[in-house]
Amino acid sequence: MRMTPQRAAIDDLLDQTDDFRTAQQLHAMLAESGESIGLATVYRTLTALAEAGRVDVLRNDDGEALFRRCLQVEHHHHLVCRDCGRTVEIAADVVERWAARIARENGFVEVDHTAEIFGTCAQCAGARYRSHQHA
Amino acid sequence: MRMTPQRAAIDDLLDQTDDFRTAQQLHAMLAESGESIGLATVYRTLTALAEAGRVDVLRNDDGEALFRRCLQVEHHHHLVCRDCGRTVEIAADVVERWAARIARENGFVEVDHTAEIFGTCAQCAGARYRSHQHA
DNA sequence: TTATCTGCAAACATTTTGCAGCGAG
DNA sequence: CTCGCTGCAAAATGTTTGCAGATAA
Repeated sequence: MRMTPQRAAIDDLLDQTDDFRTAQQLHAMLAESGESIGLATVYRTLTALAEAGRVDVLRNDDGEALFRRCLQVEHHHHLVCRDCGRTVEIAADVVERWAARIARENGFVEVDHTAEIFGTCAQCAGARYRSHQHA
Repeated sequence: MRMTPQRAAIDDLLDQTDDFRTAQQLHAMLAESGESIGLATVYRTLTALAEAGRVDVLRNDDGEALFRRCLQVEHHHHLVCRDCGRTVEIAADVVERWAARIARENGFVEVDHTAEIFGTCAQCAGARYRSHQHA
């Protein structure tokens, strides 16, 4: 993959962004910081990075793709805040073993699995509680 | 929800179908069996059934929604064959406890989680193996 | 009767692609 | 110099919606 200003900008942005973001959000963030990069380029770059295993991809309930710099190289799962997007990476041997066992018991091979937890983080829950008190 | 011929046809089809299918696949299946039902109606009905908890919904890697009659009322997960769609419902206390613990440890509330296993079932794997032998 | 459902077509949102020109190596 | 990358706009896909007419209750 050739290094271009666009690719560098996307890379930098991903470095600065801790949470899962859609391609469109990342594109808008680039625009705000003065980098005028085509949406198609953002998609192409993210797709390439995902294939190279350099970013994590997951889907929200609406079926939109969410991207984020992959911190851990090994397989892992996520705990994501629905409100602010804050994300915690989780290593879960329990889940790995469970998936492997279930697959084996049912005669499935070439197995893969997804396991993500969505919730409201303490900070967002607190903010909501406080705003109710004021109302 | 009013009972209509369309709704009945979709209900019947779901009863006969064990595997996860996209709305478009279900619509095509209805067309093949002579039921000419609008695609929009299929979507509207599936969405309503999903909201009522009468069907399970999950997303494939492309972000498409997959629907299937919900056999177990309680929360559960799925083991899905990538090739033929064959699906096994799985009760997984291990995963429930894992999700609850991780959320608690990180101060998250109102948590929800997804956990699905995708693989190739024994039958499809066997078919592929046999076809390789012939080639 | 009447509120709900249906079908159609148009609208939408996200993502992909064709193509001409630009630029990193 | 060359091949890959970019931007734009158009297309493809999956899904939703507006509306006028049909219909279950």
